[in-house]
Amino acid sequence: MARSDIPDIVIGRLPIYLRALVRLQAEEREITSSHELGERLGISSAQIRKDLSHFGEFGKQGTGYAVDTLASELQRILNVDREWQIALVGVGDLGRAIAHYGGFTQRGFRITQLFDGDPAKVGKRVGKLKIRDMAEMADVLREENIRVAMIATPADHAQDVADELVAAGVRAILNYAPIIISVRKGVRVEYIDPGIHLQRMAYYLDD
Amino acid sequence: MARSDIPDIVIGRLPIYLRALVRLQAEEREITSSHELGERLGISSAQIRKDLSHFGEFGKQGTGYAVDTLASELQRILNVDREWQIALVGVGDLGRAIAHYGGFTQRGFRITQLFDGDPAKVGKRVGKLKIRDMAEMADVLREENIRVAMIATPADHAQDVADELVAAGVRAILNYAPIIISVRKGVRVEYIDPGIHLQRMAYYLDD
DNA sequence: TAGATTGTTAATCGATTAACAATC
DNA sequence: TAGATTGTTAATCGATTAACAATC
Repeated sequence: MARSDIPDIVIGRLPIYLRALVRLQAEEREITSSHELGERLGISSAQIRKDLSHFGEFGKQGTGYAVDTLASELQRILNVDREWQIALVGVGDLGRAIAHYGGFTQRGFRITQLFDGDPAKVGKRVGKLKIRDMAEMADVLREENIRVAMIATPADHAQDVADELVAAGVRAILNYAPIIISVRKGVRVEYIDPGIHLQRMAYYLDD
Repeated sequence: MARSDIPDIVIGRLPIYLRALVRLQAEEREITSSHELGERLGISSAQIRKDLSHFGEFGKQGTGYAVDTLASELQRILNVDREWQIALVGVGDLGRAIAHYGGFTQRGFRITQLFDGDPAKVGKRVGKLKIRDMAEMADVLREENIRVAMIATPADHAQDVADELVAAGVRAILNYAPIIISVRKGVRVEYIDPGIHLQRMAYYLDD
């Protein structure tokens, strides 16, 4: 099935499956089944089999799936069987915490560039990385061929930053600023806004 | 329409609408329309009208919606026309950044308790809050009647922490640990895992 | 072999959208 | 009034699930 024919919602579940498989690897499990995965994830086994069937046949009747094999296949499908460089824009409290987070590398990503517009921060280090000036950003992104970025600036700068990133060749943006940004077709944006999640849950609280 | 009849997916969009309305307020706009909101959010105007119709009639034909009124109504519907106390468990880099983040109060929440299992951290301050020992957690949560918590511990502690939280009366958990946790019916869990978002986008990258 | 589980089809279920009368 | 936009219905669209033959 052609890449473009596969629904976004299916793609969206693949990393969830992959995360569960990596967990199973950590538990030294060699075989699993759509039933077990579904149980752990709160998803029906039929859905898992259907989702995977978009990409090929990875299981064995009567047995299930080899954990290592399926994990590798999903990494390949998701393009995370390599390491993508990430530029992080906005190095406040949140940006610093993201920069310190070590969990990205095992998932196919590494933050290699930090940018901030505040002259007071430029030149400072966070871990092994030096914070660079926004003015250098476009050139650096192009030189390093960076395709992925994170925005952790205040909301009112996010759109401008996004425009610069896209102009410099970035194709995927993870936006921590609490605002929808618009980008041209072909550029993906995903959002992280804890306030949205809290408000969703508050609806169901009553006292 | 009864609360329980309204699809989760509709509830999930209300905070997005609210965020856009608050933004419009900041721009000092008094009136908006389902078309304008849809335009900004990348959602059809019909969907916005349909979603709102689950809760009442908030607009005026030929005119649209009063921004302030609709924002207030959504805050009321979502139960965020008050301030929920939040307990944050796990005060590493990420936990500290979350604790410093000032954006929760304007959205109906305030972090009022910090817990960590590491004796070296207990007693230290983050802003105005003192980190307390996990051993005190259950008592404190019950005394303060806390219903909302965030987990920012490593993945392998998240399930145990969640169990303790739920036993102490917590009904909504925002989990930053990259693992699905299971809780009894009636308790809501939402997840924040940047790795999942990055991997979703990587699928569409090609070089 | 008997039991288990896949991959896939067809049916069901639910969400989105188009269209329009009502009306400001 | 004329133009615009809501709230709602019915149609469309798409996603999920149940069921089962194939087969390990």
